[in-house]
This record gives sequence, C-alpha cells and structure tokens, in this order.
Amino acid sequence: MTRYLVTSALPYANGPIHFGHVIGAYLPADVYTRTLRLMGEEVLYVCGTDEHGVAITIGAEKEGVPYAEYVARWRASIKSTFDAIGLHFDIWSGTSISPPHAELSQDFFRRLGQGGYLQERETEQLFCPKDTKFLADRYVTGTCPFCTFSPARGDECPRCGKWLDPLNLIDPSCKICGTRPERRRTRHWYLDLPKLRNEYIGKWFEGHDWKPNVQAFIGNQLKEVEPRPITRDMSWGVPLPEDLAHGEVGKVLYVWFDAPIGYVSFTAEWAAAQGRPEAWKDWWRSPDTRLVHFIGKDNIPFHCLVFPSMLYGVRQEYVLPWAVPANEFYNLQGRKFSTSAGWSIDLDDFFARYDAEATRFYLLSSAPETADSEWNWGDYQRVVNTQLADTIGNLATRVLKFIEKNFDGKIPALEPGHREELDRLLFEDCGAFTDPSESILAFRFRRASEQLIENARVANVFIDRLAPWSLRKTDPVRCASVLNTCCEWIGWVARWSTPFMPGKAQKLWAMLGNSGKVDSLGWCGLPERSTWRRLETGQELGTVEGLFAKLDDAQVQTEIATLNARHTPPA
RNA sequence: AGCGGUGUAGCUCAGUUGGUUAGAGCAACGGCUUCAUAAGCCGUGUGUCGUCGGUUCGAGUCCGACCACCGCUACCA
Repeated sequence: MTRYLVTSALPYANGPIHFGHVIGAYLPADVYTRTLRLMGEEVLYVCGTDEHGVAITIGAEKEGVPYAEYVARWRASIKSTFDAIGLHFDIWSGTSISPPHAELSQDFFRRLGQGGYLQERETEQLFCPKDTKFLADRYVTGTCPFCTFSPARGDECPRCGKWLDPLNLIDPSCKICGTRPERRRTRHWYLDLPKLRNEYIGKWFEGHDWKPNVQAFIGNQLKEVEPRPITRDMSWGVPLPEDLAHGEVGKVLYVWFDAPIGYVSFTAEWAAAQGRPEAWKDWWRSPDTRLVHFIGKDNIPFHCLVFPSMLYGVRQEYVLPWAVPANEFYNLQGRKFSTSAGWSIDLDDFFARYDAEATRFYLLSSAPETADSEWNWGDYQRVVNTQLADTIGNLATRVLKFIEKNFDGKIPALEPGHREELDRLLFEDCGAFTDPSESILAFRFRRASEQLIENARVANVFIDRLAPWSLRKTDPVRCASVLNTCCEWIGWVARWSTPFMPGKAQKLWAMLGNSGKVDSLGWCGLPERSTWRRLETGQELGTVEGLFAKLDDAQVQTEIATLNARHTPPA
C-alpha cells in the first residue's frame, strides 16, 4: 500500500520564522497531509529543527549561552509559532537531540566512504588563533586583491564583483574578533557528486517529472556539479566517526550533510516512541513510499541533488524523493522579509491578535507557487472580509439565524416531493463546484482555496434563487425544504474546509448541531445527487455566531504604519 | 558577471501538450433583493498579453535578441 512520507525543510534553530517560511514549506505540507489523512491514506509528517552549523555557534556565543541551550530555546520558540498556526507534525524533534541522529549520520558517512563516494583532500584555510577556529568565507574581510576595495567579503568583492578566495585577501581579518587569521592546513572529506551523478542520480533526475523551477535549477547544476566538502573544523555538530578520522580531531559533519538525515532520524525516533523501533524502515526503505519534500526554492539543490545522492550512495535501498513542491519566495509588502532591517511581522504578536485559521487561508490563497508573491495587509483584509466573512461566514449566519427565528432553531424538514427539483436546481443552476482535494494533491494551493470559496458561493446563489424569506409567507413547507437543503450544503462546506481551517470547519459543523469531529468523517469528495444529504431533520442547531471577524481599515492602516516605522534600511 | 525567475485588465494573479471572440478574484459602475457580520444575487472589461524579430495555416503559449524589476551565486545551513 502506498505511504506518504512528508517532510518540511528543517527550520534553522537560529531565529524566529516568518510568513515566508510558513507558506513556503510548512503550511502547504500541513494541508497536504491533512487531506491525505482524510482520504484514508497512510501518512507520516516529519519535522524538527536543524541545530548545527557555524551560524548557530556564533549566535550562541554572542549571547554567551551554551549551544545546546541556545538551540533548545529556538526549537521551542519555533514550535510554539507552529502550534499557533495549527501545524500538526507526527514528530517534532531537533538534530542535536534526536537519539538516533548522530549515529545514523555517522553511518551515512561511513557507508558513503565504503561505497567509494568520498574523497579526502588536504587544503589550506584561514584560521583565527584567538577564536581558535577555521573561518568560513563569510567570516573573513579584507582588501580586494583586484580593485583594492575594503572591506571586501571573503567570497566576493562588493565593488568589482569578482569572486574571491579568502586566502588571497590583502590584510584579512576575522569578522568575529578582528584578529588577523593565519593559514593552516586541514584535511576534509568531499562527497563525490560527479560519481554519484554518473552512476545513477543524473538518470534518476532526468527520468522524473519536476516542477519547472526545480527542473531549471538542477538541470544546469547536474552538468557542472563538483565534489562537495562535507566535513568542517568545529566542535558543534555530529563528530566525524573516530575510526575514519585518521587521528584528525575537532571535525564534525557539515550541517548540510547531517540536516536532511534528520528526516530519517526523526522518523526513527517516532518509530521508537511507537514501540516499533524498526518501523521507520517501512517508510524509508519501502518502494511503496512516496517521499515528498516541501521546501523553499533556496533548498532545491540539497533536496534534489545532494540528499538523493546520499540516499542512493549508502546502498540501502532508501527511497528517493517522489515530489519536491518547491515554492518561490514570499515577500512582505514589496520587500524581502528582513528581521535585522525591521521589515517583518512578529508572529507571536501577530497570532495573539489575529485569527490563525483565517491567516492560514490567506497565506494559501497567496502562496508563491509559480512566482514570488507577498503578504499584503490590504489583500489580507480583503480576503478575510470578502471571501471568508462574507462568502462563507455569512452563508452560515444568514441561513441558521433564519432558522432560529422561524423554525425553532431546528433543521427544517425536507418535503420528499421537493427533493428532486431542489437537487437539480442546486447542482445544475447555481454555478460550478469542484473538489479542492484535486488541487491540493497537485500542490496547487492557491487554486484549492479558490475552489473552497466557489463551492460556498453555490449556496448563496441557491438561496437567492429560492428566496426562502418570501416562501416563508407563501409556502412554508417549501421554505423548510429549501433551508434543509442549505444546511446540507453548509455541512459540505464545513467538510471541504477541514484541511484549510480545521478549527473553523469544526465550528461550522457544530453550528449545524452536529456532534462529533468533522475530521473523523473522512474526505467527502463531491456530492452525488442520490446520496449527498446526510443531516438529521429536526436536529437542534448549535450556537450560531459569526465564523470570522472582519478587519477594518483603521486596523490595517495601523499595521502598515507600524511596519514602516520599524523599518530601518541598512545604511 | 554567471545562473534562475518575473513582466497578461486599476490591483493580485490563472492561462495545461501553440488553435474558435485572452480568463478569475478584488476594486469600480448599473440593477435586483432584504434572510444575514450593510451581507447576497445578476449584469458591465475596445487589455499594444514588456519591446523587436523569427518559426507556423495559426503564438500570451515555441525560438532569438533586447529592456525593466527581483533573487541566487555553494563552507550563508
């Protein structure tokens, strides 16, 4: 049986996440997995923080806290934001705490070596004697040897644009402490990507149908791929296996090497927690698994080239990605999100004041699926007010309040003689309705959110055609039949809403007087005329109230003003 | 500089493998309606599909050049 193993890019435990991350890699995966579960598919959704790497050590040292404590704080903070958004993972962990992670990463390294996919090379690198660490390109500044511009970055000169090797910088200095670094020899291990490409990965990639952005990106890289160093001189990370280190000490696996293995480790951690420690292999080493990586476009090379190469190279029959729905970037009102420049929205503050589920819907409806897109406060207001509050929320209140006033708050009866005619009207004359799950499974979340609204709109057209407020006086029996039909449709809207807005779906479901969980009913698909009516006539309605709060202009203006006031563009 | 992306109605965007009069939502305007969070329904768009050229019976949709904006460029994770 097909299984869906779904991952979202592991967020780096070095700062808060923003809406770009949310709609890029997490929310679509949440909607996707919810939909699959509703359809009865076997699904595992895996995530957690990526906690190694030099940026984290620098961040922690700046604050003077131990690395483990620093990443634990961000792990919790990011999870709490995810909770506020309503993201549901089967396992949430972190690469520095997941019990199987270090050993599994080392095992990957060892097996890649055994397969002949690693190369050892000795190189010279800049070393800061004061910080006692090798310096990454970005942590060295100096004078550009080509145009004498200073300060030039270690990787590129901002003035002449030439690529630089930090070893060639004139008067290099350590960006952390200002000390002049010295050259030291060091030995590193490289992943032989050209060999992996030639053996298998090149063909595998070309035989697969990818999103255009993935295709374009990797198509080129495949031709020019070079061996990639996968070890680093530092202390924070998964240590190099001792038996392979030839006495080299102070080396760890490169964060980009161990991070994607986190997907596997976390799955193993989940399996152990289920009391079936070997069960992770059913997911990772079964040909029935569909592995889906939700990522932003910046992650494409690693998920479509490097990690698949690793999975293949250990020769343990790991599955390779089945789909990589990589999103483009999400901006904020025309500019890139930038926490340091103050161009951002604090999500803890945001979710304390705004409806998380309405926000989920807006994010999905503006997702950067085919091109960069953006969070726009005015659009957010319009979507919440016109699509959610007016079209869906008001549909419920207009029908249910009418029933409260005129039918004693109980779902009115359907006169059997009306059934065929009303069904025909609703299904044929009130506009098209479609199954949003088809778009969701095709990773088209913008379209799916439109479909949900279109489906709700059908009932609004139906009500206008049948005008129950007139029938109430002229033909109360028919009026009851019409309202009964409306309630049924609202029930369907609730069920269609479930993956997008699980809480609202439940609330709407309960408003109809239903007990039980709407998401326990499975995916409803499209209604069929003979079987679509499900409600109990005479059932007492629940509490009827507005589903969505509207945003007013002043509020939106304030948000935009606050954003602009906080913005401090770098000098 | 290289690579990638984008450029379609006022705004945000869809436009599958090239094919009848280029679409949606929002906004705007007109009409209908009053059950509802002044909500709902119906109707209304003469858009150089960035520019120029090419392929084709036929191109927004393929090819080339150019222009504009954006992003990335690998030990930044």
